[in-house]
Amino acid sequence: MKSTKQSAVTAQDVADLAGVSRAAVSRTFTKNGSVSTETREKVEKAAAQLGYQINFLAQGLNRKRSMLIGVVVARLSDPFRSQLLEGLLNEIQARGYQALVTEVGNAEELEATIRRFTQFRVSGVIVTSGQPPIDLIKECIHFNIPVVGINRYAAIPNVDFVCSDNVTGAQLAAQQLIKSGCKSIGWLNYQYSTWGGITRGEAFSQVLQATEPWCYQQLVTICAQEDGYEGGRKAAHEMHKNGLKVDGIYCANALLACGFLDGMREHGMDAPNDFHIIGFDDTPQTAQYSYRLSTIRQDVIETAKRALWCLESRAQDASLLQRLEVVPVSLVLRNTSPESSYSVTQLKDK
Amino acid sequence: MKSTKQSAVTAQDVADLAGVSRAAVSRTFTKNGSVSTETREKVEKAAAQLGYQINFLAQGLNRKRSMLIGVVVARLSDPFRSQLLEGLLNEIQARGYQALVTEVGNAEELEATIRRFTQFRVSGVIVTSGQPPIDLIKECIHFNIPVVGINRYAAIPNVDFVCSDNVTGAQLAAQQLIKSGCKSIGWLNYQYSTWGGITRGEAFSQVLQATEPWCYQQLVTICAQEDGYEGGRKAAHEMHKNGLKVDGIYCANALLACGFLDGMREHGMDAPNDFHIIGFDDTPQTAQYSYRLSTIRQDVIETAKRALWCLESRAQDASLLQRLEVVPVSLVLRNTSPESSYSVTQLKDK
DNA sequence: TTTAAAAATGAACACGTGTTCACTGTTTTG
DNA sequence: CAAAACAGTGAACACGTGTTCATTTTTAAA
Repeated sequence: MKSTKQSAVTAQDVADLAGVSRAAVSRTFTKNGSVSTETREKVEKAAAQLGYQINFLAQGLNRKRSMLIGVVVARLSDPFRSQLLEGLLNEIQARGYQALVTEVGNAEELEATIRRFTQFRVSGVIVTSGQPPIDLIKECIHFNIPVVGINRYAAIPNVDFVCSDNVTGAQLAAQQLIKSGCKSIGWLNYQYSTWGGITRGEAFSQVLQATEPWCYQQLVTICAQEDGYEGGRKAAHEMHKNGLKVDGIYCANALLACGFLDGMREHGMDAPNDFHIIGFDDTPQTAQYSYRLSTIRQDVIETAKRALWCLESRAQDASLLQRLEVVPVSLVLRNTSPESSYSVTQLKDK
Repeated sequence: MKSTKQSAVTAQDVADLAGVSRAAVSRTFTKNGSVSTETREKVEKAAAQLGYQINFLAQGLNRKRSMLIGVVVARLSDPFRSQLLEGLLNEIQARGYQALVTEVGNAEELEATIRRFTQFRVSGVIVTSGQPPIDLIKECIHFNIPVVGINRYAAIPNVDFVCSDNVTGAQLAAQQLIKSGCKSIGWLNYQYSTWGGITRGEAFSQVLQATEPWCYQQLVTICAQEDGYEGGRKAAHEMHKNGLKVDGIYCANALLACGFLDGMREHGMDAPNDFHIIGFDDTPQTAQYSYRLSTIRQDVIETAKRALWCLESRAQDASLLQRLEVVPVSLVLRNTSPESSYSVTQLKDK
């Protein structure tokens, strides 16, 4: 393990020590060429002795593709977002890639970001926030870089999308609220919401219209001024000020739901006694005792798996038709919209 | 904007179009060489016309250093961790670097991770989780890669550390609990805690011993079986089962505090009426209405700034002595340990 | 045993950039 | 005005790898 050499140990050093050509070293570490077991062993021994490791920059320069995958994120303070990132990191690393993570605020930032991704010759791009700008995408497919968007959709050829099953989610939520006897139902979203939030609202509205027309007639759509916990809380305050009442409410995401619930509590009303509430995402926070929020659960692990599957399959064949992967969701019943009214009573007695 | 060329546009293409040598192009895009304004303009015009962008892999290969900074994270489901990552990403991007993020579970994973970082010739490594293995660090300083650890410390030469002021935090917390009239004080941490958690506990203990010996005498140290919300909750259950009582408690992090508070609530006890509680971190969740937890606030932005300052200064001069940056903390008073008992009463009357 | 096929090997090239070095033309200095 | 200092330029090299292409060695078939 002598490391007297000033610079890094290169494949040539390994070749010299093993008494073979540098090409043999290269072939040993790539599944490409064919090497005799004898030389392979010699090379591996020499490499271990010198502590040789491939220079990924040189490798990427040669192959015109690095072992990097670019990930665009935003608002990591939202627990669901960081949960999703965690899932993506795991999948990326499990396949031997490295994640190039960029947080992005507005559209032009996203453009500069994707441009940097191409400069690193990434093997794929995952966009979890913002709409991939079409001209940038063209640049990506020019470099043969697969792109996948999560929880959004746009009719961009050669770009795959994977998103949760918002329609089934809406069905489950509507069904549950109706079954619980809710009469005046509300839908809570925020201004300038994401594609996912808007889609969930549309699906919820359509489901109600199709199955419970009288509920659909008086469906209350609440639009918070901002996203997140504070948005939900202020929406509740606003609603209370206007004297508006609902007894069942479905929310575009978990933070909005928690905020709305707390906002109502500030006015002395709580679920499930005064109203029922169902959120989206199912972050760890929604399961905590102070909330015990019923939610539509998104499967971040499955989402991450499918995203990487899209990237890998498209890396094989870039001419594939656009795919839209719909990830199943499930309804998690907790305190804010319990299984049945019986269990509520039991809980209150206890 | 003709892009009929199959491969990427290279500096040679720009040089050909501008009628200059490729060296001139290179000099135009690096602050290194000297170029006449005339040729610079010609080059920039040609570059814009062709949509030229530097190949970072080739650049990194040549400079033996890429525009990447490796970041080691763990347990992003902890809001404080993702908050810290968010701060780091912002600082990294603001300086023109890109973040190579890796989530890591155990020690040998961390080793493989740092090894991959060196393979990409990163400009720096930020470790927010786990103890940097010494032999790997040697490899880093051999490549002249600066390393900085966050919220931990070890006597490793050439490695800087930046962590929050746990001593002042302990003083503020102790002072506040004493001032509020707490008699039997507790300290909550979890088994196999981080360096930060342990240090906070030691500091709290020492502060009590120095300033309030009678409180130190009966200081109750609670050790949860696991980290996070569930750890804190179960610790509260356990404490209740054992008939143990405290009226003031200081917690190693925010999730433990929230969990403990909820665990106590499950037994009908709540802050600030039955006990006072002060957490650590000050994540968004602790500010929410259902918790309104008083906490010692960590300044993630300042932490991130100093971490990158350490990296950049050590990149300039690798022989600098080891530095330990202590980031100021502050006490945020909320409901679970209010300003004064008067305000509590007011709040209860209201 | 002879011949054809297959496997293994090393030399050479390509990837795209930064930087040194020698050289030319221009400006400043004494 | 001569000499010296200086900004600008292009040719050439280095960075470390993957891969092609002849060439040699080994194996399989006849």
